[in-house]
Amino acid sequence: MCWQTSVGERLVTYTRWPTLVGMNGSDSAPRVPGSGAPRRSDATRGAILAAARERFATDGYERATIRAIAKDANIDPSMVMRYYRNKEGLFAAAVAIDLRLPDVSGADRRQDAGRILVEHFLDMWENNEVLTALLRVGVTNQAGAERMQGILRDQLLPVARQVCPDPEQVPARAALMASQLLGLALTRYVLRVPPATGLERAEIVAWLAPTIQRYLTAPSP
Amino acid sequence: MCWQTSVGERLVTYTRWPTLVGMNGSDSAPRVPGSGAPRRSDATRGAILAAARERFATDGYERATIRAIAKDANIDPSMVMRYYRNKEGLFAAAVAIDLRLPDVSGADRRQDAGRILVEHFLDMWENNEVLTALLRVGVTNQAGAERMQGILRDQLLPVARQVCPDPEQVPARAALMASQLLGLALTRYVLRVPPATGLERAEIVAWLAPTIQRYLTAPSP
DNA sequence: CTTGTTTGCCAACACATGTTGACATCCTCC
DNA sequence: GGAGGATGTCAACATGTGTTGGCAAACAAG
Repeated sequence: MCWQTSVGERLVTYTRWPTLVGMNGSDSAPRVPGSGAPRRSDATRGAILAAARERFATDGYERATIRAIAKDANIDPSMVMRYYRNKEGLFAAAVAIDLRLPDVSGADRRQDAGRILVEHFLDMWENNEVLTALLRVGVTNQAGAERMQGILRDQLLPVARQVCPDPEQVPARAALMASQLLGLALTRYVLRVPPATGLERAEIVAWLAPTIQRYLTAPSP
Repeated sequence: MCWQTSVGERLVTYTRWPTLVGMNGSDSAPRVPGSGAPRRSDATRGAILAAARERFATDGYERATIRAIAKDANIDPSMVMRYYRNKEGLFAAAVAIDLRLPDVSGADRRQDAGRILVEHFLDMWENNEVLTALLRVGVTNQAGAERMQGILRDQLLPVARQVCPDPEQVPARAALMASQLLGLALTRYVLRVPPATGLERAEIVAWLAPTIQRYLTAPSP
């Protein structure tokens, strides 16, 4: 797709946002072969995404201004627009989440699903600021909320399906599990309520694992 | 306290925000005697607070603009400033929360604390948009987060103290309870995740009551 | 080197925000 | 009726926002 702009007398034809075509949510991590040649601006793009993630995580959507993100990345705000079209595009590119949920369908792992999932969630939240960003944004931004719903639907629900006896109850049980896990993340990583931040990792696992296990596998009360 | 402003040649002395002195977080509900005479502007104040609560609840702190709130209340934006000084003051006045947590210290009620508290929380959240407002704001606003921490500390912690055996474990157990209850509110009333909104009230009580009961009274795992 | 494209910076626009001050009007009390 | 404070409206200010277009330098290909 091309744009034409008249500049003075001349008529300049150029691809306006040439790199938007190959835009993917990936970091500066090595891209899969075939997804486009490496670009000279990849470092800048990566810096923008990293800064965006951090700002979205700490400030939420509205207060994470493009100017502040650009400043963190040591570039001009207009670069953000060139590479990600607008703020929404930047957010979409910045928060691409794969929970990498473990498989718990094996008979032996099924009875340990609660513990496995809680431990996995703690690992995820403590090493991935994108999750905090998404939660912060999801609370105040419609697009963020929808993305969050999508993640629960596409990633959490299948896990519940693996261990839940009655297929009809899968959505309800996944929702219960989400409520407890997100509630912990909310109090511990977002609101930073003192007693929640003070909990030891082992404590959390010991308390929450039976809850998740029960939500997933216990007969409905 | 008085302010003086020179207007042209004259020198006008007047109380600038006379009504801020008697400002309290209360609604248009009848004030306690002695806290000041009823003011002619009480209706306006109430309309402002009501509109502010609704906007804060649906939009969060940043996107709930004073202009929008004023429009909802059918008054001029400057009135908001006169009565509540600034946006922070308005927020502080708008979200004054008393969870009215029931007493669960009786021996008979202690073993039912989980169910009682879950039911009470559902009542609260479904009839009080202030809670949604506070949660939304607490996630993106430092002042909101601190207020939320204060509520948990001053209102939720004492309840845990009533039923928890070991005083030393009270903060941890209160934090666990908060994580589950706030997590439910988050998924159901803020993010509005479909499976969470679809849960029946009785279902929620049946699933969550044992969790809360365990967090409060079970021996530590 | 020359030509066209990519990358980056600069200045600006249009708009929305919180906030302020001046002025008119209403009500109350003397 | 008149004085003074309370209430409300209007217009504006300063600032910050997302966003755009133009232009210069770095680069790649012929």
